[in-house]
Amino acid sequence: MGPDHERNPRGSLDDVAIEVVGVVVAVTDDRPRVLTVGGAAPRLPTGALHLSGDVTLERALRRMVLEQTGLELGYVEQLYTLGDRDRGTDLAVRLISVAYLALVREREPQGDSQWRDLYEFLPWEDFRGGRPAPLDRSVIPALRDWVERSDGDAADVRRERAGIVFGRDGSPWDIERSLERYELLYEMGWVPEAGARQDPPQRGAAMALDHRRIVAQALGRVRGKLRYRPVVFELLSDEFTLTGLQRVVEALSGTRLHSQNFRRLIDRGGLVEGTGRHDTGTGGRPAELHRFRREVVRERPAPGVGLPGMPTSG
Amino acid sequence: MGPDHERNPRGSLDDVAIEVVGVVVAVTDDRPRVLTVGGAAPRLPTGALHLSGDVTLERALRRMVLEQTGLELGYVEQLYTLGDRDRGTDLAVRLISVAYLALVREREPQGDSQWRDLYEFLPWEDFRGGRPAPLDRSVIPALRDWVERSDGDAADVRRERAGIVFGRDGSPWDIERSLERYELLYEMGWVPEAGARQDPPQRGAAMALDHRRIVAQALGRVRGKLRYRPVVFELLSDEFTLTGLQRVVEALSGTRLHSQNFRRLIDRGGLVEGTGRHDTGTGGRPAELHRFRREVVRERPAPGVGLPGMPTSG
DNA sequence: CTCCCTTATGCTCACTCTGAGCATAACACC
DNA sequence: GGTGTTATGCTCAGAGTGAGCATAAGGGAG
Repeated sequence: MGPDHERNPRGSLDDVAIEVVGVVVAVTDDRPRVLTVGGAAPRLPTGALHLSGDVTLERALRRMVLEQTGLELGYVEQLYTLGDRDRGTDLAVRLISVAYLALVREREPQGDSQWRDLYEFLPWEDFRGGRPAPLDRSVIPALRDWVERSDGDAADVRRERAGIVFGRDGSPWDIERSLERYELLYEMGWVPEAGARQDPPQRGAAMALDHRRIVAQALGRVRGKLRYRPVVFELLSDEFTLTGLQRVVEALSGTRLHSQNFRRLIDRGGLVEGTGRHDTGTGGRPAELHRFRREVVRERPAPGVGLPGMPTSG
Repeated sequence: MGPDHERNPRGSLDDVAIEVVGVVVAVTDDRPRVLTVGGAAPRLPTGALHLSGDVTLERALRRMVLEQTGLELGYVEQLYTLGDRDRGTDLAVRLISVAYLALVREREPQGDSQWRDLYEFLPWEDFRGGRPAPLDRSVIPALRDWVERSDGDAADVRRERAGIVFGRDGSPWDIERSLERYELLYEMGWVPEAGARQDPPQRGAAMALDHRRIVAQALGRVRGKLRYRPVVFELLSDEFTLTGLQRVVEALSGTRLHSQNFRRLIDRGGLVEGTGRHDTGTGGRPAELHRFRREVVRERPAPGVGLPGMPTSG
């Protein structure tokens, strides 16, 4: 702080850049989507903070996403700030990236940006169709290998960590630990971003820089938030069926839910109210359309859509 | 907010400074403490990021706190990044502050730093002795006044917000909303930092810049974290009595807990194990000493110390 | 027009978790 | 030995949860 702020204490770096990064999430057709820019190694929408023009960091993010993709963001929350020394493309500049999570209803983006299925990048996180194949076929063997690459106490530490994070050795799979999982895979050198020699589809699509790490963190944050704040409704249109709501929660949590219990939770919790109108396009009995009851925010301390625990994996 | 030239003679900002800020929390004698620097308007330990020397932001924080206070930090997590344009003392420089939360066992700090009771700064957050006096005597009347300063729809919006955040009109008091409460008080112009003309003790001790806001956010974060991660143990010595543990949770949550239910929760949750030894300095029956069971992290998905809901206030 | 398939929705049951309170245990001090 | 104090054990009612059976209400096939 102060007029001469610390500069160049050791001689090499003397410049710093601030950027904002957005993980913009939507859910359509029961699939969680993340907004990406560019094709080969997709990146998250990213842009420099305008030191004079952007009054706040959050507004910088909104401006940047609007400029790059044409989307106006609704719900936005700060996620994390990355500032490791050796990030970024220009190593002569210390790059500080302030990452945000945004939830929107899907709309067609402009320019070079597109929606991509979030689980393309983190395929081991999606348990909706049972245990994801990449997990058992690729991740677990790699973990075992990684554990065995060390010995003695080090091996125990690794085994324990792998167990906690990936739900092995009696630990349950914790859907909120998506960041810890990605970071472990990164440290193992298993993901292409960490220099893995191979890049098979089981390892998920790579992203530019550390953007996949940011997506993993965003996923964990959303999953946690679902439990105690009514954030799903940011992703839905004003009227929706309970099954539609359930599908969105399932898409984000990466799990299947018991529909009867889910609906009990939702309406006993006073989260929604029926409109009396129905959606007949269900393929079966028509589903009543509901809307979010905003009043719930002032009635209950932590109104979430409740996720059950996950059965401990084998 | 006026045009740029009113704030900056050069017309545009072209410099930026990155600093790290630490909310270092400990609990002693049943009181939550926060580490502060300086006397009159205390501030949080703060220091510039060394662009070359600090490999990561977190390490920058540890170095800075060590340099300024002599304390080595244990548990550290990133809290929030502040970057509004008009923060800081030098308006010609855009100041970006990356704030961290750290939990430590209390030790005597060095230099100009000292521990201060956290509730000195946020007295309305402490319900352990019943509803805090400043809340009913000072905050609530100010809220009412603020609501009545507007009319029509605006008044309804204000009333609703005040109700949700401060637990009125049927809303329960949510201990985790400490940041929202502080921000509302700030917007109302009620806290000295926002230019309130008076500075009576009911408004809590002021801090430099927006540091009190950061403390409020840290408090909310700790309170939330208690529920689902075993963070309290970072604040306790290796062995402790269950009552001691309870006092720490109470200090942070600002509530009183039912001791029998608390201990049931703790040991049914497998969070601790008895050592067989006892503390005889209780003034009554000796209390068994316990230690944290680290294994719990791999047994349960979200091992916290569980807080009950708070009775809705009048 | 029925039957059948599909999805939505209602309801029950066993079990766990929680809030609250009563009761007992084990020490210090007198 | 009595008394005050804190620690700890236990019970009970009620709310919340996981699982599964049963019914309702459409569309489409025969």
